Amino acid sequence: MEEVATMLKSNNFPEEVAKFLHSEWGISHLFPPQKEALKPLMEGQNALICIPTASGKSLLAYLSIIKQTIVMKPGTQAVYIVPLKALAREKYEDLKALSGKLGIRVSLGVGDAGEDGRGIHRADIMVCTSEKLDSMIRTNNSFLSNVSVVIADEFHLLNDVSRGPTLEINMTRILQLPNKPQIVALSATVGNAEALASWLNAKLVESNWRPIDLEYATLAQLEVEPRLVQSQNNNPHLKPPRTLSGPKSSPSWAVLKDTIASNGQLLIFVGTRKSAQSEAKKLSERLNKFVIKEDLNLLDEAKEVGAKIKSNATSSMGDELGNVISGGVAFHHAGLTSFQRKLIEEGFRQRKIWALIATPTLAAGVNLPAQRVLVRDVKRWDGGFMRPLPVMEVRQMMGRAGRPQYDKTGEAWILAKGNDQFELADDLSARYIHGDVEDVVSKLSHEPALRFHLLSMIANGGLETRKEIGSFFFSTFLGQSYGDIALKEQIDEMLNWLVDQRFIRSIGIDKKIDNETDLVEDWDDEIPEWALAAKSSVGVSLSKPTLPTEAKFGFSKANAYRELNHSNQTHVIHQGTKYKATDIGSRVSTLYIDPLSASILLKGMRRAVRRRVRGTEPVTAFGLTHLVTRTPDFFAMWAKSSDLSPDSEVSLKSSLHYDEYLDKAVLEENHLGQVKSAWCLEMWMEEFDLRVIEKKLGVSPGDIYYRIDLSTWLLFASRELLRIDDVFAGHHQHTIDELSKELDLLRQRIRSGCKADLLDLVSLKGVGRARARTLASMGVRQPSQLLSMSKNQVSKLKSLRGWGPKIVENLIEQVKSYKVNHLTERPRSDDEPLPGEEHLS
DNA sequence: TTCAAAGACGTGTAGACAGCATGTC
DNA sequence: CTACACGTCTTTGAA
Repeated sequence: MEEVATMLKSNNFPEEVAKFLHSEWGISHLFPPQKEALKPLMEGQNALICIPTASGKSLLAYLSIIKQTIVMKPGTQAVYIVPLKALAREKYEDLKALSGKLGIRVSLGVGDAGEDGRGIHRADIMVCTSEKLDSMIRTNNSFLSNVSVVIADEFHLLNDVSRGPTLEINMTRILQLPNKPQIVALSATVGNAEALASWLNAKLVESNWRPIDLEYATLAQLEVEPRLVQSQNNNPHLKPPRTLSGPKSSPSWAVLKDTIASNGQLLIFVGTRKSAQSEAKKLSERLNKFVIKEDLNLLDEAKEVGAKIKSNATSSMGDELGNVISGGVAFHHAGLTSFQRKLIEEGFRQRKIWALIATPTLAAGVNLPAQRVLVRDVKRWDGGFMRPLPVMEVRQMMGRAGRPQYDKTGEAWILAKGNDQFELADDLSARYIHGDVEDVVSKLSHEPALRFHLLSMIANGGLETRKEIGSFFFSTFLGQSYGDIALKEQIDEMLNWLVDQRFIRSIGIDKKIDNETDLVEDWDDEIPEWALAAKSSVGVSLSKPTLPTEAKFGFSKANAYRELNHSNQTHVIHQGTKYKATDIGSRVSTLYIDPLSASILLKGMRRAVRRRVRGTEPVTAFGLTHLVTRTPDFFAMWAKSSDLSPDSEVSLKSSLHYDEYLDKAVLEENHLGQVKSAWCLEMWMEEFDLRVIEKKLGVSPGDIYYRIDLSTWLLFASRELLRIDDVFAGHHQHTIDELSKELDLLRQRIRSGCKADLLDLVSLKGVGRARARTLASMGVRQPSQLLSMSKNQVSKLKSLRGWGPKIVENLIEQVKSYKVNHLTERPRSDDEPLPGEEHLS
């Protein structure tokens, strides 16, 4: 019997598991680090596992889940936490396949999940993003009561400024569960693994072992100098340096040519989107010429993919992508649509594309290995300065080299640029190849994180007194690293802010608690060093030290906001002070928005109501859209320096809507970025062509879709806040109802990208704004009118570009069955209120 | 004629979680 | 307090 089967049998696993692993995934033996980790895992111990990508972390997680939920404690549940929706889907599919014969259910918990997310808490295994888990706990705080094992994937992301704190709060909650589920944290190599492990009360398993060798080298003046080999055999030796042939002005072309010569694929990491696109273009042209000159047929399949993308393109970026792919090279960044991204990743995996030029997106999430990786840029513009990338991030990029199925060795090269290339190469090697990885540092003390989670813990987390709040935050990784005293001031300040905003209120003092804690309070008045370290985050953050905008956003911006409100009275806080969330506060917490966003939206909604009641100033779609772009949850577009001049289009647009703003940024720069974002959404729902928006604003389709997503979410929140707000007298209710309907309409229009008259049509499956507009131009305004089209019209429709007989017939069928299903549901006359009857929303 | 190389100038800078109820080109 | 790459335009020199 093979190794895995024996091992599983001795652990009382059902036989199907070993069979499945062998036949479906081809797994019959374990890698050394897997063996090492397996013992504590099977014993049910907590573990922090830091091993390289592709050395089988996921399998360890899957086996722990089966051991706990089937072998040890049948009927209990497992939670698998991941940072990205794409990863969640990947793990979900894996687990579904694996558990198929075991009779257990897997569910997917991500923000936009369909049916699979519906009954998530009834499933045996729940795969979810950190945020979705947090959100689900907020709406149901017994959510984890039956959980026996928790997997935390990409655990080093605890270090991330915007996403890390949520993971940290999740883990803190899990550590405090009475049922003490097993915790399995999977992480890349980090500097302070011991500290993290001890916080998790976990056994630490660390290893550098890789399933295939990885050869690290630097590239200077076209000379490849091997620096380190990570090998599974014990005597790794460095190859002698060699020099690539090719122009010195284009080292990436030299590398690509060399890679193709050895029949491999190349992954290049660059610092900006623009770089990715232009490098892809250059390489594509060169490769094309090379192929023609040498009379090779390397690009036949690439041309097919390119044609597919081009024929599908509704944007100029799509055109460009199609062009470069036809030359066997693609670029990859967040401006792509999900369709394009998928096609590229597929094309690269199937070896149709020879090189992929990517921004750091790719290093963190997608599992897309290549035979060779070239890190071209090791610096990045961040917070106003060019900074060297963290070691952890560059290691992640380099770790993408080598594909287990195809390559014997993976190669990861770092490019040295500039004058003293050989000297720089030595430095790069020392820092990124031989140097230590940074520590993971908690970012929970950052103001937005504290604000967000403090409200949540009071509203839905069961914390009441100041003392309970303090001890909860003391048990976080932040508190465990630095002690609770240092956090005291920040927590108190934030509690006062939340009280001022009426998200929470103080409901008296628990004298018993207050008396037992007295003098401990005044220990430390100076700002401790750790607080500065945690705040600055320079060089230690994995994916984002701090955003250019957000760099100052933390404390200073919220303070500025408070000053604007002139409401900075300080309430005296005792250890026994008790807090309770207001109705609005609870809703803010379950809406999952930043309390500061909620504050901005509430203020804006109140202004809108006053404007409507008085009838003096306008409340417009643009004004409402602009309001949501004002919130910190909306990632506003950035105004270019050319936009800042008073006669730029954006500036003109801004003054055109001067009297419509329900709230305005203090900084003109920020304001123009928000106007730009609102304008983008306006053009989208006015049915402007994607190409037009792209050109006018200088943005990519992916950026536009992301803003659409954000704004629909925040418009929904706006409506909810408007309806729950209680400052207005009852007789203004009809104004509120009217406004909330407008918000709904606006949200639907932005979601579908169309004017109001198409909203009925776009509700049909297979009909978006483009097809709906075609129908409308043929006189079809309602889905039902499809049935009364003349034969002539129907055949004309079938022949139109973007249509076809299949689509038309499907639509007609859809409307028919829709009619059957809805005929019985006539509006009830007995639901119409009598005159004077109290109006219920 | 084509291409590499280099210098000068103006310009711009990565990514992607969350509500709710169902399906874009 | 701190950079760098791109696009564009230009010149020079070699193949």
